[in-house]
Parts: sequence; C-alpha cells; structure tokens
Amino acid sequence: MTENALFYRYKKVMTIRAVTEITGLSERQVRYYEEKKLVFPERTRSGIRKYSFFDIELIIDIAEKIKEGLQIEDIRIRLMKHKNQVEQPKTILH
Amino acid sequence: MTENALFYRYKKVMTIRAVTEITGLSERQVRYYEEKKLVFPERTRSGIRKYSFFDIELIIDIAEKIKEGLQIEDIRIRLMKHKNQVEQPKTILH
DNA sequence: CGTGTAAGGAATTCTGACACG
DNA sequence: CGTGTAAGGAATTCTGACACG
Repeated sequence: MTENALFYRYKKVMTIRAVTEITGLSERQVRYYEEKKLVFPERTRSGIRKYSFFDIELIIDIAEKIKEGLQIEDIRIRLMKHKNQVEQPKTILH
Repeated sequence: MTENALFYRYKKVMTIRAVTEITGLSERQVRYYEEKKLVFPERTRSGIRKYSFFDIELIIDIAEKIKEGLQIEDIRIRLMKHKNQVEQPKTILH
C-alpha cells in the first residue's frame, strides 16, 4: 500500500479551498504564490486549480519564509537552486 | 516524509469530480455507493462531498465486485465483516 | 510587496425524481 | 438493482482591478 505514497503525495487533486483549509492561508495568498512562480497547480479544462499534498507542504514552507521576512522573489530563487535536490516524482505515476 | 503517508491517504480532500476522473466511474455511481452505505465521504459545511485516496481505492474495489456480478448489499456486508482487518488510521492525524 | 475585497461571470455540486429493466 | 439524465438552486472558483503601504 505504501508503494502508492508517491502517487498520493504528488497527484494534484485538491481545490484551492482544501489548500486554504489545511494551510490556514487565504485564497489570495495561494494564488499570489502561483503568480510569482513558486507553485504550479494543474488546471481542469475549465480553469480550476488543482493542488497536491506536496504543493501544500511547499506552500506552508513559503508562508513560513515570508513570515520570517524573506521576499517572495528570493524564496523563488532558492527554490530554483534546490530544485534538483528536492524530491520529485521521477516518472508520471498512474 | 513517508511518515505522512497515512495522512495523505486518509485525508478527505477530493471532490466527486476528482474521484470520477481517477476511477472512470460516473458521479451517479459514486453517490449511489454512498447511498448504500459503502463509502462515507465527509462534507463541507455547504454539503459538498470530500473523498480520500483510500475512499478511491475502496470505490475501485466496489466497482470491480459489481462488474463481477456481486450485489451491492453483499459487498457492503463483506466490507462490514472485514472492517476490523482493513487498515484504518488509528488516530486522527493532524 | 503582499494581501484584502467587491464584482460579475462561468463552472460545479447537490437533491429528488422519472426512466429502464 | 444499478445507473442515466434533465431541472433548478446553491456554493465555488476565476479574473482583473482598486486599495493600502
């Protein structure tokens, strides 16, 4: 069963509402991080954002950094640098 | 990171739409399994159903059993019997 | 810069019902 | 029995904009 952990974690299935409920952030904040290229939700054909649990973890990290006083652009650059080290699904699961 | 696998798997975050996209079933089918007490999605305050990945696995199993010719009521009884053996989160996570 | 909010439209979800078999 | 569908209402999400600082 645990062999699907990656699938669960990376599959983009949540609406922005679920994200705000889990993270405590506002929709505005979550959308803004996307606008600034920090998070990349998928979209349904009609344009509705879909997030994964991994996206949520990332968003929580981002929000913490902002609280610490970092600027979004700097956070974005950091994320880019660490991109290769960050755990990512190697292949499309499912 | 894998310590959250349970959380990912059991957290009810998906709309019925996500369920139909992943399972290939219709909304009608998914709602019917709930009506027959086989699946128990949570609801948002406004009444929108929320499913977990575990619910999806269950729904897929149910659909297979139905295809094999089993009746929903029998599937439900089986599920009840195995309930204690079925892996379930022992405590509320998060 | 990061976030709040009001505005209007588009897409989603819900329920109860009728249909078929 | 299990599923499809049309119907109308309620709730959700989206974008672009104005505001503050």
